[in-house]
Amino acid sequence: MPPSKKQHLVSCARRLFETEGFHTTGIERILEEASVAKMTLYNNFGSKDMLIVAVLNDASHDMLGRLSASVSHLHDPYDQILGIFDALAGWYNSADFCGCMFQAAVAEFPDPESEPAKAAHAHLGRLTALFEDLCRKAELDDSETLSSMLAMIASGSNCTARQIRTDLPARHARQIAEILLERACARRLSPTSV
Amino acid sequence: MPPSKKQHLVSCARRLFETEGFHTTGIERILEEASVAKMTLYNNFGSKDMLIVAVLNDASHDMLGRLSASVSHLHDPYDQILGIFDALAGWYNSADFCGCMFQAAVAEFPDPESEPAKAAHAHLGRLTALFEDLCRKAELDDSETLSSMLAMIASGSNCTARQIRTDLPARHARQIAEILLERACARRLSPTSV
DNA sequence: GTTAGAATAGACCAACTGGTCTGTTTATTT
DNA sequence: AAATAAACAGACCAGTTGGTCTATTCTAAC
Repeated sequence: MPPSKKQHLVSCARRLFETEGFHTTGIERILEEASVAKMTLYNNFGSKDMLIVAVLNDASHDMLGRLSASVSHLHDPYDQILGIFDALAGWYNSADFCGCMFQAAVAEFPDPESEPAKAAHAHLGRLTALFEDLCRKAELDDSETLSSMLAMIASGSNCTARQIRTDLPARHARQIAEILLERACARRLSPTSV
Repeated sequence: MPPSKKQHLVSCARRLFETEGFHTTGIERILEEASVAKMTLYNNFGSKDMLIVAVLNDASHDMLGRLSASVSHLHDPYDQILGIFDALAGWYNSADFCGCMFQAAVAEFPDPESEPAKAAHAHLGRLTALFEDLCRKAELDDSETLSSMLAMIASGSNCTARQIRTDLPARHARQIAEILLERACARRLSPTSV
């Protein structure tokens, strides 16, 4: 309780939403888990949907932080890009992995105008921006296209990992990323080829 | 009604599930859309979950059929693989595209033991098998790894397309596939290189 | 010690959920 | 024309949903 009821509520809700989905997790269930009164939820967030938004933002901040932290010790941005995929592999191997929340959110909130859908969309944007930043630092050309591709591969990896529950997708994704980077590098060194 | 009430129910339910999600679409809503009595549903499918399974199987059959049909006129299996991604692009451009159902299903049914989750999983298997078949026909080596990669890229493409609503992900996916195939080809022709 | 703000429990709400049961009507078959 | 089976409308069920309201208690700040 010291770190504010609000944050506690968010992290409890997050765990439940992750493992059981947004629609199937009732509010009552969250309150019970967090040992918090219903009015605390509604005073702080206003509605279940806005709680979900808070959870998504929290998870996004968390995930992007974790990802960049996990590659911060590498000096070469080229390696950092590949390191992201290693971090994904580590994530899939963790016992409590149960798929990417943001993909679940877009699936459960088909209306793109809904707040949760927007929050999930924003996360995708930030992930792509992270890749783009690294691509630029690596001085790879067409970093915009490249970063979209990398983000797409990461999504595919997440999506596949949810189904097969191995780190194999991340390893495959890394291999593909490696090939793409290799080519982007070659193109930069000798722009006449290809 | 001629093509059996059962099938009509499935296709109505499918449209609703696609656009509004599984949990949020109530049974009553489906019945209304299909102009069918509730008992018809329960006599034919037994439960909402089994209706969902039927819908997923129907959609899977449909999609795989459509994909292979769209590339059947191409003689080179190499081109057929790439053609799959063109078909995806076409799909994203269609007005009623609203994301891949199977991804939505795994997201909405987190329990992998649930019937809908299993049905969605089966679809992924069939899609991978389709790629593997084409890889083998193209006489590319390590067709198993390659086909998993292609399936993963396709998933990432679907996933991204749901969010950005353009055919760009499919075009990017195609480019990546092209690179992967190129390399698999080169490796086959001169196994010493790389 | 008083006061203000947050958090509490729990009653309450209308709407809706998936699902069952009944009794009747509509087709199809013989 | 009779019999069989499928589809029908609609009442009904208990359980759950997200959300509101009230009245009480806790916990700081001053």
